[in-house]
Amino acid sequence: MTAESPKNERADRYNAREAEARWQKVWDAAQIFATKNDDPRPKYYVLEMFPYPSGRIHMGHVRNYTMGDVVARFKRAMGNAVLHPMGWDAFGMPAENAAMAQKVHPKAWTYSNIAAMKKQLQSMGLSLDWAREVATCDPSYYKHQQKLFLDFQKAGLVAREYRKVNWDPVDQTVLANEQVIDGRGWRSGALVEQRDLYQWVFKISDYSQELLEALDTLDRWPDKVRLMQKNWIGRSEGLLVRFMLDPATTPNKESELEIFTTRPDTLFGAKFMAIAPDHPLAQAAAKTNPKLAAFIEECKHLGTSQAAIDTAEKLGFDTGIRATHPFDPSWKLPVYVANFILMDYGTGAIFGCPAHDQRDLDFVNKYGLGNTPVVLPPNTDPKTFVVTDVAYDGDGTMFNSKNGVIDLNGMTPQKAFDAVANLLAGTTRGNRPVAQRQVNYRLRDWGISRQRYWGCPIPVIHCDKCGVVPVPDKDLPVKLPEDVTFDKPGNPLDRNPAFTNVKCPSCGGDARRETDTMDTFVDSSWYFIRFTDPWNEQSATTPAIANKWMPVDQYIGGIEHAILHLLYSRFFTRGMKKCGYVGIDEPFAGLFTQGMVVHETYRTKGGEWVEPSNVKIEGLGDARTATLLKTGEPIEIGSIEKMSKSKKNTVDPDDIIAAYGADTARWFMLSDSPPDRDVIWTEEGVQGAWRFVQRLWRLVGEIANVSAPAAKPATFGEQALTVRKAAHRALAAVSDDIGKLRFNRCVAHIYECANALSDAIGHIETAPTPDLAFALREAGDILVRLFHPMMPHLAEECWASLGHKSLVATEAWPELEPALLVETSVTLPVQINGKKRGDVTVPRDAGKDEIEAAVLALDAVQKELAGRRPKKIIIVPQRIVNVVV
RNA sequence: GCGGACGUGGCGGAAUGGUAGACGCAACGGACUUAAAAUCCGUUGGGAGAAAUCCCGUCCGGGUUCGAGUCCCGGCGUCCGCACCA
Repeated sequence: MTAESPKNERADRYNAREAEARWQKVWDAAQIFATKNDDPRPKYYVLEMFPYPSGRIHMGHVRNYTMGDVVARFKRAMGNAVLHPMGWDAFGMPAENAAMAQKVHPKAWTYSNIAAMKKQLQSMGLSLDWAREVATCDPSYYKHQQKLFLDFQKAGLVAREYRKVNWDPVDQTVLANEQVIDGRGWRSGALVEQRDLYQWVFKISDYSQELLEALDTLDRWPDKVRLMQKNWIGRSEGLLVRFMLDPATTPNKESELEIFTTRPDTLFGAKFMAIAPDHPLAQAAAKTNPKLAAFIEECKHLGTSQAAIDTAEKLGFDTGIRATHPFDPSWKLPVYVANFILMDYGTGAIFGCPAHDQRDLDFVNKYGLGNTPVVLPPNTDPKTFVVTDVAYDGDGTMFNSKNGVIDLNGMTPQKAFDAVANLLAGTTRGNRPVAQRQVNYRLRDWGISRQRYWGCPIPVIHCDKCGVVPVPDKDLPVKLPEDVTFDKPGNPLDRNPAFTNVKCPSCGGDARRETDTMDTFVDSSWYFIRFTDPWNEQSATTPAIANKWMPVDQYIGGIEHAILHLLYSRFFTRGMKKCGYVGIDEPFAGLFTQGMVVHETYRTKGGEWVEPSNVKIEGLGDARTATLLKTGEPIEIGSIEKMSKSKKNTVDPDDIIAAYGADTARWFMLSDSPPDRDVIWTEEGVQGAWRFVQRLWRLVGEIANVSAPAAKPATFGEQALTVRKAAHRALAAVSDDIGKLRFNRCVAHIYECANALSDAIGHIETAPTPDLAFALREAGDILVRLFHPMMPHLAEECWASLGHKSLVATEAWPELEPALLVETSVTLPVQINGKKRGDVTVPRDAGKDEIEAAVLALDAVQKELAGRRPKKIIIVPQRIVNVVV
């Protein structure tokens, strides 16, 4: 497991380190990856999710950017004007944490990280247009974001709400619902508390239905991501129903309780009502009922404890209030406060039908309220059907559902839903219908206020006289002050009078500047549009140019952004369209989510994690043992996990590039594992990739030594034809698979091609015949262009050694001779009753009669038939023959 | 709990319903070398056989089909997402 340095220096080997630096300089000098906005060729926009400048790139970046680079280089060779930019998602908490820990200013920290990481990315040989580089923390970027905020505000997409928010006590900031994972902050891991604060929000929920429907148009997105977004938006259709309350039992003047239900068909099975602990009716009832007040207080605590949520016992408290059933004035239902009812979904109140809802059933079983089934499962006897511990939520036929007001018996639940909805919608009480149909979404508005320094300032001013006043355009950007301190928790902007004390733009009086900054997900919700014209100082975009390049044709990044970043970006693009910045709704036409880079973990008997470079592995399979390199102390080999600093199972891209070169790292990243699955990083695998780099170099060297006729020979001999077929077969296969991002198969095809060429050269006794020489040179030219997207430096070196004066990076993709893929004869496997018993070789276009004759002539078939006639012969042309006897 | 994906050699993985295991890694045997590394040649799913060849084999049990790793039904297992959503 020691990273033995390959001997790059030997003269007979390809010196990756030297060659890679050299070609990177050549590319840079020739400016071949700079993209012009007036390029007339068909556009192709390929983008990888831009990195957070943490300081160093990791293997996940290497994998992500290698994939994007393969696509970019391939599309360039295919004749597209390719836009392939890179930038920095540069605002965020780590910069402030570093400021606190290391006494370095977030700006200095961020920019030095950017410089370091840029150098690392450049060492990978990525074909990026660095002239378009943006950093979201730069005023030249966030100036436009502030203008976008104000434009969104004018367009009604921004609101300021007094909101119950998720407060991260460690990071001292508000988190969006999406940023709370299992009750903990997504970054700090701290238990999240509930607090009430004024929050700026983007009204993403205005687009719930549109964001949901448009998912169907994203046919080049993974189904998985579309489904995750669909579930996140969480549409449900139901009925809002107003229940009358028994006046004698209500604590205040409330005469009604409005509930939301998706199952009005089960109203005859109702046994109770339940309201959220923070429902106004519950609050009112608690005023005169100390026990209820205590219960409500208890619910609040339960909500924040992770363990309590997991065990999730359904608890309730009878308020004493009674509600009247809408179908029967004499039917009274008890109203409970229940800990499993959420105030922010529906109306914060439900009716409970225990027979057909598991939660409700658990609840009545605890409080002895009983249940009445009203949906009869198919093929079930109504006399014997009972519900005890398991609620029935399937389809069936309505029963037990009839009185003088309505008769649902015999209907399907769907029909019953409509019957109930129609009846109650047509019944009025106090000039309003008793019920109305309603669609609910799980998706909440996007709270963007963050009490942090290192973010984009929200460009508004608070004036006692004029209220909230937008910063005038001429005063943009609202720049972050640089003289800030991080010696105390909380937002440094709050204690910066030079920043906060301003004059009201409206009345000129003393006013206070907003100190909240924007969630960094705002920064990344439009950077892909900014890349189209990052030079525009006046506006976030130049619409004609944005419309030329957008949408992104291929977006590549991690699955962890399946909901947050991608949903916000879809919303933001719609907002920008509404404000006239772009003409499209969907920012990403094609999406690919790549797998993680994982590695075995190692730890001492004492439980301490050990870095792979310190471990020596011996043996095979289950018998593998590991010891500490220095001391020989035994090490436990742990599970394979995502590379992470905490488990010390990381491999530094810099070390790999220094030892083997970028091409080896790139090739290994693309080999073996399908790109959407995890790839296991192994030292053996990297060495295998490095050996192949050397092998290609030797192979091309041998081909370069072949002197071939300038003109294409009129005919090719068998050997030459074999070589040509191998090259063109690989060409066809790689072209197809690269377009589908199946890089692991591309790698296999390139191996096959190289194997075939090595084989052909190995069989040459003295000098190749002219036709073979020509075929080898042709195949060499094809092979080099085929692996160029994956290993661009090696490809340049090989291309030059083959005598070409051009750069392979600017060469067109090889042209396929389809005739070479067509075989003149085919060998068909012959099965008898589905088992292979031989094969026949027939002309490619042989008719069924001809094939049948050849098959029947086979010894194996003759023997099996023993004179009988076959029952049936199935002939699939150019595929297989099956004889049924 | 709900939703989804997946299950193939020692390992990563190939395989429009049509010869299962392409390609790579690892391993083993050989050549070259004083030796090693590198390189090259060969073997490599299991079993029987001297060989030709045959039998078994894609998590388990059924089914559809001339033919199933692939499609359908029922299990088991792994992974991912969501989770008191009414």
